[in-house]
Amino acid sequence: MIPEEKKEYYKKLWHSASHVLASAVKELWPDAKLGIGPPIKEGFYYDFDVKEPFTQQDLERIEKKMQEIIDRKERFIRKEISREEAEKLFKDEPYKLELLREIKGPITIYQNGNFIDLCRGPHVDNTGEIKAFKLIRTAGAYWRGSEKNPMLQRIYGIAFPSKQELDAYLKKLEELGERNHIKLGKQLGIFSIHEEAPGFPFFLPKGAIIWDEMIKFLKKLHIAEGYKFVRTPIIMSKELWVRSGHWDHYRQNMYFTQADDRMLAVKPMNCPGHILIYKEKRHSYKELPIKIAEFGIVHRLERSGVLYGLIRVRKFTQDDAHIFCTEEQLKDEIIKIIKLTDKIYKTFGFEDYSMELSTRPEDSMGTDEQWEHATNALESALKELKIDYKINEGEGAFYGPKIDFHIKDALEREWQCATIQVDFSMPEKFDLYYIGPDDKKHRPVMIHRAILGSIERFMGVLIEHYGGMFPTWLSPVQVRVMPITDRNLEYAKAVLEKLRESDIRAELDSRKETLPKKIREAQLEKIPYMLVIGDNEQKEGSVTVRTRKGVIKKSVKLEEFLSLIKEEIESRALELSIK
RNA sequence: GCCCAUGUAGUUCAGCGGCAGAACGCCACACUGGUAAUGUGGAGGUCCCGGGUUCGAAUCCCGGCAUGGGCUCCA
Repeated sequence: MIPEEKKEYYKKLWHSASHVLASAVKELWPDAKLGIGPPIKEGFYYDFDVKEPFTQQDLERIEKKMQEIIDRKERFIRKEISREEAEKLFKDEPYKLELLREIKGPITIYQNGNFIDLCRGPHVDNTGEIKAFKLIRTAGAYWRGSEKNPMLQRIYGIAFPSKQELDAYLKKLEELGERNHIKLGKQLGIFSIHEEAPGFPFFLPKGAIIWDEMIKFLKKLHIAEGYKFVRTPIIMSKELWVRSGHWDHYRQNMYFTQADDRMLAVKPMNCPGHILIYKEKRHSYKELPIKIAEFGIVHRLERSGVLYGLIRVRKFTQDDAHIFCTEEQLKDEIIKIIKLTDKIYKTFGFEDYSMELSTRPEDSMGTDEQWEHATNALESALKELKIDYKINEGEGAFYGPKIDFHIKDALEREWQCATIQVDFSMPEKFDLYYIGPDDKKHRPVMIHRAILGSIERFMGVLIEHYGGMFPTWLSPVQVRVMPITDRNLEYAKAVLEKLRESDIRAELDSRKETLPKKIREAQLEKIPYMLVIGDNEQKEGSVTVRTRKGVIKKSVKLEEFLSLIKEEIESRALELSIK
């Protein structure tokens, strides 16, 4: 959205705008204590400790005051000062003093008008450079992100060097709202969320069709790669989770239940179940790698405040698999997973994704040596494929390091989906082994991997990515047949029958409504193809095709249309074949 | 979990102390129609739940639940 080469300037502009915001708030609420006010990916914010949260009216007042400061064209003046001076200067700003204590190098401040902030900079020359800005929203935010700290009031805003850019940005925001998966999901009858089941979305008939198509596609590719599909129970004994380490590290996110005086846990992950299957028999090195896959339903007790549509839920279905292999096979297996992921993402239309490598967190199990080994395997796979990646120190799972894939949707927002996690500790905890060529027991390595991550989340991302216009292979209704009058009904039914014989999801709109109305409704439902059937078509045994993009092709032979759409569905094409 | 906002017909929303409203959808009737809304009529409500203030509460106050925007965590 913001061009790469301009980013530096925008960062400066936004940072400056956040100072203007703070100046305005300080003028209006002299008692407000300042938190921090950085530029972010899009825009800026500033945190304030105030007695009352800001209201919408407050925002308008602040905007007016900011405009005054901008009109004054106040210069941003940088100064380097001593620690003593700084402590004196910020003696009434407890949060600034806290920051000050952590600064090692030289202390710099920026001043515009009477407002002074502890700041590394850089800034634009003067406040007048902010030609257009808007305060977007307020939110509560903990000081330094920790709920142990007091909650401050955050104001988010955006600024641009021209009014046009601001308008374009606001328009984009509006568009984004139109593509919101919750809104579209409801409009299109894909899923629903009920008060009675917070965090547990319902999939409606149309959503279920999309779901099944996704699964069918994934299954086919996985089977070709040697994965074996299983189904494991959702509830298993507590002891299993104690042994796996989830009890120690993940208990606060798990659901528990009880039966026969025994404590049971609802699985938050599928690995222990798959491990039990692995352990059912002895394995030879010749069998490895063993790939156990499952569309596994997991429940995680997420905190109520974080739930969001399909993106963040309490029950979700992972396209999960566990690969049991030797250390030597590790790198190749990781490479295969990366390639499979790439293929799947491209089919769904995600060309652009980034990868991140996460290393050992504080709350973790296993030895330093195991962690190093596992991390190296992931890193060398990435290097061999010449993939750029970012390192997230300390962000790994408690049982091992991981690679995460972040896909970008049509609106350039990033979502974490695939994950590949190497695990040396679980095989040890469960005493897994295989018999090597030396006729001795050896410890296998385990890879946890998911490609869509959560089917629910991925479907949410897909809805937004496509803006509700699913490619034909995923569309719940692929064709709607629309007779113009009752005279054409019989022929329309014959067309419908033909389509259905070819397993095309077709519907007949035989209502006594006008054609424009039928078309309008099919458009709103984003049905890829509409077949208009009138006297002309009936006479020549053809159909008139209208696509949801508004392209009209008259008198197409039914057979021709059939072969086009069949090929389109078969190849899982992203674009409609009639353009 | 915490801060803020929101919760009214199937849907989108207006009303904000004094008779429960609109549009779309739904049902009925008429219209047999050519590429984004044919016309007329009708039915449809626990105003999220519980308590309080008031002669009177959808509206004001308190508590709860849910959803959304954030904080934190993560798929």
